[in-house]
Amino acid sequence: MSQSVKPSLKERQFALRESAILDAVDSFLARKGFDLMTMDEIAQEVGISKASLYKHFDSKELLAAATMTRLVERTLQVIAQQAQEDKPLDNLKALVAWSVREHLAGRMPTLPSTRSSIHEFMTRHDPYVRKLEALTEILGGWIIAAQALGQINPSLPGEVVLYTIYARPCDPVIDFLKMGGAFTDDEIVEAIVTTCFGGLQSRA
Amino acid sequence: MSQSVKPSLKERQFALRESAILDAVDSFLARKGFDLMTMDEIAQEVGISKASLYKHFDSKELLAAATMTRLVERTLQVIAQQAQEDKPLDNLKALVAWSVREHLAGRMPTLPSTRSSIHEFMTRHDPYVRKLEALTEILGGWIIAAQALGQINPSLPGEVVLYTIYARPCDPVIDFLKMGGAFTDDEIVEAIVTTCFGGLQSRA
DNA sequence: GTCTATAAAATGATAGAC
DNA sequence: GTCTATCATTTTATAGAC
Repeated sequence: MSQSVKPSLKERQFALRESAILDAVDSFLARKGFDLMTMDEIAQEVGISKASLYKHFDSKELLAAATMTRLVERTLQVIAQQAQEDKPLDNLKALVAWSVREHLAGRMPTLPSTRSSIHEFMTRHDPYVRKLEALTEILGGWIIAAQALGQINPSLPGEVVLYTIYARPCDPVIDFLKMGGAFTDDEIVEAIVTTCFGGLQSRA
Repeated sequence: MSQSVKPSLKERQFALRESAILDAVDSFLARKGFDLMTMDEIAQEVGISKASLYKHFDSKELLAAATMTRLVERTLQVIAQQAQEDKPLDNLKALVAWSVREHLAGRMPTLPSTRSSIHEFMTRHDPYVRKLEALTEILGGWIIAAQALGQINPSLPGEVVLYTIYARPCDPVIDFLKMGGAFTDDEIVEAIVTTCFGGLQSRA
């Protein structure tokens, strides 16, 4: 840490380019997913050659892993900003709302579904796994607290609540509602949050 | 119709092989999705050559379309069997439960997400679109009836309810819960139905 | 580190014999 | 209609010059 007091111009250029690459991958992963995204189109989008891209990331898998790791970091930052003491349910709702908005803005790279060829790779990628564990610990605490307060259904297993929240940003319902064109982004966010936490049935 | 009174042995063999192909595609689409599924592995699984496979289906897209069309037909048959008069909410819940069980059994080919390269093709494939419209009409009727009875939240737009139900069989939560190994199939079905219709929050 | 050019592998689709 | 052999294309990844 202490040795990088003043990054050189070259280092800053390198970091800037790397950030631009990850931004592009965010967008491609959101639009096409890992398997349909190609290294050619990433290089083209960033405006560099494919060989240069491979100087930054040794493989397509590592590139996706870096992007997903940065997403978890971003999520941890957002959580640190907007979390409120003793309001676990509100915190969980705010997180879902934020992630749906990120999805609608095209910045939400697909969380690895179990079917994707990248999934197994991610489970072995230590930086990602560790950060995801940190996030899971925070959410787990909120879930337990919300259940203790009677806000979240206490009869639901914690994993069910956790996975249901993790799955929201890649919910195909978001895209279907967006495609139809009949709803604003705010209405879509509200629809997802309402159905996620309140369900389809009328509240008694 | 009336001319195929007695199908020949050859015709029955052909139909049987076609059914075996579609069964294999069901499984591959469920496990890997359209883009990762290859014509080679389908032919190998069925035990025929790839050229023979192309005699049955002219392209990978048409093969997937036939599989998805058969799924909608199967769904319509299940609905005809298990639907109860004047119980729209129960009918919707039973449909979700059935589709989750099909997913767990490996027989639920992925519904085309908007990101998949097959999605646009499906929207232009008439047999599929027509059958899906028939299914949508039935579900739409149940949703309206359930809202009129105060069972489904009347403030939710019909599309939101419909898409939320359509998205359930490809919910990644199913796979995550299955992978963890801590839940039986019945418990997973119950978890999805409960969170879908009841939401995460406690009922007042 | 960046580029052009190319290797190496996977895969959708077809030719042509039987 | 089924097979073997092959084509054509795409795409990940790298070699080698500068």
